[in-house]
This record gives sequence, C-alpha cells and structure tokens, in this order.
Amino acid sequence: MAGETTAPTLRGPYRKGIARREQIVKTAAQVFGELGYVGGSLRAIAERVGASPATLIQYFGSKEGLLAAVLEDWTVRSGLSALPDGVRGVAYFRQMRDLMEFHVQNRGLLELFITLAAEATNPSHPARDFIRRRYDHGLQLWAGKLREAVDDGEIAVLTDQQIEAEVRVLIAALDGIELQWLLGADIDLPALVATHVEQAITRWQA
Amino acid sequence: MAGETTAPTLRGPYRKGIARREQIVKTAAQVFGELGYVGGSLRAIAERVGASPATLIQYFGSKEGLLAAVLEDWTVRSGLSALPDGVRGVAYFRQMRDLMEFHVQNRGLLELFITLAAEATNPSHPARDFIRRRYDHGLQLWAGKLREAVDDGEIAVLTDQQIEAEVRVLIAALDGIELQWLLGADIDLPALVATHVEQAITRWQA
DNA sequence: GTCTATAAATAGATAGAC
DNA sequence: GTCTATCTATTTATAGAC
Repeated sequence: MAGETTAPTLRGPYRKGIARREQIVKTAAQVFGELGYVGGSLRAIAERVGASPATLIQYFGSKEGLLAAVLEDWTVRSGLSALPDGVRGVAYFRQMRDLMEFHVQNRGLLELFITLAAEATNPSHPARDFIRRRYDHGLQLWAGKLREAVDDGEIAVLTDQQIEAEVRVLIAALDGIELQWLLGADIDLPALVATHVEQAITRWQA
Repeated sequence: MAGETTAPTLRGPYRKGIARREQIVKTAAQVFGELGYVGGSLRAIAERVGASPATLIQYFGSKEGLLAAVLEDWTVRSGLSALPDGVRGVAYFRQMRDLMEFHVQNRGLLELFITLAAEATNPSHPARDFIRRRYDHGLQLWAGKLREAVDDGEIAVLTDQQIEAEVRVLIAALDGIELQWLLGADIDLPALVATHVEQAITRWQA
C-alpha cells in the first residue's frame, strides 16, 4: 500500500509521528501490563519511551485515550497472531498449544490482559467494557467451534447450555493456568494446556 | 504475654482500639478488593471508615503494614470459614460447592484475592510472596487429598506429576470461573463449579 | 512535533495539638 | 487515641516557548 507517486501516508511529517505513536503504545502496553492501568503512570511510560508526559497527552488526549489505543493495538497483535480462524471443530482447540507458545513469546501481552481483567472487576474501570466484550467474543467463537465439532460428528451431542458451560470452564482454566505461570510457578505452559485440552476432547468424545 | 489472674483482653483501653482496628482492616480489605492495592488509597479507606489517614498510619505504621494486616485477616476469614480440613479424599473436592457459596456471600474477600493475585504478577508487588505461598499451600493441600483418594481406592492410580497437574488445572479453572463471575458474567457460580468438579472426579475414576 | 514550566489534585507519611 | 496541619513527592493535564 505504500506507493510513492500517490502515497500520502509516507509523505510529509506523518511518517515519524506514526512510528513514535506506535512506540508509545507498545511501551504503554508494557507498563500497564507490569503495573496495571491504575499503577502505570504517564510519567513511567514517558520516561521509558524517552519523552515527556506532555507528549503522551499531546498524542492521545488523556491517559484513558492512551489506554484505548493500547487496547486496540492489543486486539490486533494478540488476535491476528494468535489463532487462525479458518480451522474447524476439534482441530481449533488443538491449536491452543500454539496460542500458549505465542504467550510465552509475548509475555507482556498476556500480562496486560490478565492484569486489566482483574482490575476491571471494579465496575468503574475504564477497560471494563472492553474486557467483557472480549470474553463474550471468545465465548461465542469457541462455542461455535465446539458446535461445529458436534455437527461434524467429531464428538458426542451436547446441548447449547452444555456447550456454553464447557467453553466457559475451558477459558477459565486457561486464564487460571496463565495466571499461575505469570506468578512464576514452575510450569511448562504449552505442555500443560495441551494436555488439558486433549483431556477435554477425550471427554467430549465419550 | 499480658494478663494476670483474669481476662486482661477485655479490660483497660484496649477493647475499643481492637474493635477499631478490626473495622479498619475490614474496610481496607473492601477498598483493596475494589480498587486493588495500588489504586486503593489510605484516604479512601480512612474516609469510608470515618477516620483520618493519619489514624491508619498510627495503627499500622504504613500502607504496606495495613496490607499485611489485611492479608492476615484474609487468611483467617477465608481459610477457616471455607473448607473443613478433616474431610478425606474425593469428598473434599465435593465441598467446592460450599466454598463457592461462601464466595457468593463474601464477594469482597474473593475480589481481594483475585485482584491482588493479578497485581502480584509484578515481581515487586508487596503481596507477591503472600500470593505465591498461598498457591503453594493450596496446591499441596489439594494434592494430598487427591493422593488420599488414590490410596483409598476411590479413583484410578495417578503419578505424582499427574496429581500435581490435575490439582493445578482444577485450581486454575476455579480461579478463572471466579474471575468471570466477578466481571459480571451470568453464571451460577456454585452450580457451574460443582458440575465441573463432578466431571473431574468422573474422569479420575476411569 | 516536542519540550519546559506549571497548575491543580492527590499520594503516603510526619509533627504536634488536644 | 484521634485529630488538624503540613511536608514532600507524584499524579494527570494545560499553556506556551522553541
């Protein structure tokens, strides 16, 4: 997309600003992941990125604006890189190992989500809607995959309620294992999750 | 220790101070649960308890001292009220429903633990050691119960590694479900957990 | 486009009155 | 035993120089 003759995106003063903006968002995600949104100050972010707090405000209007940018970036980075959407049924869940390996390689992104999710327990937290929507989205996506598995005859028949419960608990288990891993437990994250997923699939087949 | 012939604990100027102290700890636990340790200011706690920030410092020396008192109180309140320790083997895990009902009745205590656990992802968090020890303790306790179930012939034989993995993932699932519940998901917490535990037991029996 | 300077609010903590 | 008053540091955010 970056042409020369008619490409406005790479001309003018924007190029530098866009790169800077990305750098700030990436750094902010790091700091929010480590210290939470409440504990992660603009000053700390600015310091680490080599700028002044005023510059961050200039770019994003407010701390909450920066958070919004971080969440948007999180969606892109963790969503796209994580799981190929095209895989059907049971095979989709077997990709969880890859997802965990992605998390191991991108600990900061995982830290950010877990930290914000716990903070968002507070109804007035600015990331609350985002977190809830994210859970709803994951729930529906995974429920759809499990329903495909039923339809394709890969596993035994489940009611819609059973499917929702299964998916909810599976997501919960992954979150909990990730939390333990982040807390420094001696865990092989991909291996433990892969084993757990296989057990779930085996149970679904019965 | 103090005291002469008869009960010294209820005489003198202590009675009022002790009650006040308990009130402060209870309120602090609430605020930390809602806003986290980082976000929960001494001012907010003092205001809600009807005192000045200076009074809290007077009692606990520092904010971190107050946190320590809150964690100690948390251990007593959630530990004792939660699960009778005497129950052996599989029956112990069937009590999880009661534990979840306790959580529903004491949402603040659960909020406090989940919030602090996520915050403690940061290695320099003052509650980090506490949280890690708490996980280790739970892990060992539950692993012991599961080993009892094996020894008593209630379930199939499991290696020590398998036991640890099973218990780890079970704890993880409970944490994750609790998190979803705290985030406002439409869940019958005790029922969902009870079902999940029964599935685990069934799997262990195979 | 990024800075310095600064405002206005709030943080944890101390000193001393009562 | 609890308060007011205050200190120092830090917070988000604004204004204006360069």
